[in-house]
Amino acid sequence: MECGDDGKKFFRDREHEPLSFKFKLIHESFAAMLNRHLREYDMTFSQLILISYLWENRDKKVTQKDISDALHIKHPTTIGLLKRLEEKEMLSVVVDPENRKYRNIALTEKGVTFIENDRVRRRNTDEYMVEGMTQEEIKILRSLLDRVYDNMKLMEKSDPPGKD
Amino acid sequence: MECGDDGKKFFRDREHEPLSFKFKLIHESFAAMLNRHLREYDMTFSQLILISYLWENRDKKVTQKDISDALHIKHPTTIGLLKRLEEKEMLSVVVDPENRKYRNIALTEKGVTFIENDRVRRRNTDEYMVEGMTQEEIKILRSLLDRVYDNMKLMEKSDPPGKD
DNA sequence: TGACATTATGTAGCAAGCTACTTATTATTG
DNA sequence: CAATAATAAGTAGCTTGCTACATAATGTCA
Repeated sequence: MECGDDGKKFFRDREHEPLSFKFKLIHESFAAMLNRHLREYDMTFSQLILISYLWENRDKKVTQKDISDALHIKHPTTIGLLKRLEEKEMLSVVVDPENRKYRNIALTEKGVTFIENDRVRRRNTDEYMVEGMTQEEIKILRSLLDRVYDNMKLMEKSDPPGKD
Repeated sequence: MECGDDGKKFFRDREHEPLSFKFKLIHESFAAMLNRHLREYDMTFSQLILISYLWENRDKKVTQKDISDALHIKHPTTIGLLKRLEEKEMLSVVVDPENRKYRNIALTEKGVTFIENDRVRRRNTDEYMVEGMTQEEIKILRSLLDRVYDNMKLMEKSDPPGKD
């Protein structure tokens, strides 16, 4: 089973599987799993992240740019997410009267209710990733992931590799 | 800096950042970096993975379904990738004369040349993720990632969480 | 203060992922 | 062997990411 026992394998074994491919598989299967779960609420992984951010900052003014920065997505992506969430009445987008170049984004009642009901489930879902690991192992995983991400951020500022 | 010093943070700190969000950031920033690099060759991360698979199996017949299974993508996604790669003449898609319900996918000369030139660079690119880590740490990271992925695969077969 | 720069938001169009449905071909079986 | 089941591939249309370009509003400074 698994990539075919007919000899058509991608890599000889897991040792040779590129890390970038592993990360792709993990991210995409997690997102698929969560999206399958959220489907009955007509929501998605990315939409949940966005309204979670709004909930965390419900006592502050939040603009589109704040969202793009916090979620590490570009502004047209943000606009698309907001459009669909606004249609579903999970949030409201209003021009800031004090400075009309800003839009103030806030959760509606419906949005608050949804996120508050979902918070526990969300945490549990995340915990499925590290099922069977000790607290120590989880700590190590987190710290290694942070180091990988720091390396990625360094790359953004420097030249792409293989330029020699 | 970073998510704004104005108090509009997503999470208090990295300890509280959900693992699923960390994985999303890592995967997407890696893909963005590699895509930026591949742009001058008019290629993408996903396209590179596909032709790498073809190269690994260049001595065997490969169908669309083989690709979908190995890359863990659904067949409409495969069709889209193949269409764009065929337009660029990196590969050929031909009906299998022995069984016309199959398509045999093979690299063209151009595709082989590209992947062979890119293999070293690709490995280097992957290594940027673990820059500054010892061999031992990399081994631990790989093993933890495999365990996370195994947990994801288990989830596919069981019910979504939070159903109690 | 008027021209220009900066910043925030908006639009168009593409890639890559998905589901749901369709079509084509082969395999099975009564 | 004809009907049906199973499998492979194709199409339509959606979300979420992106870049490139456009517009709107505010800031700045000569």
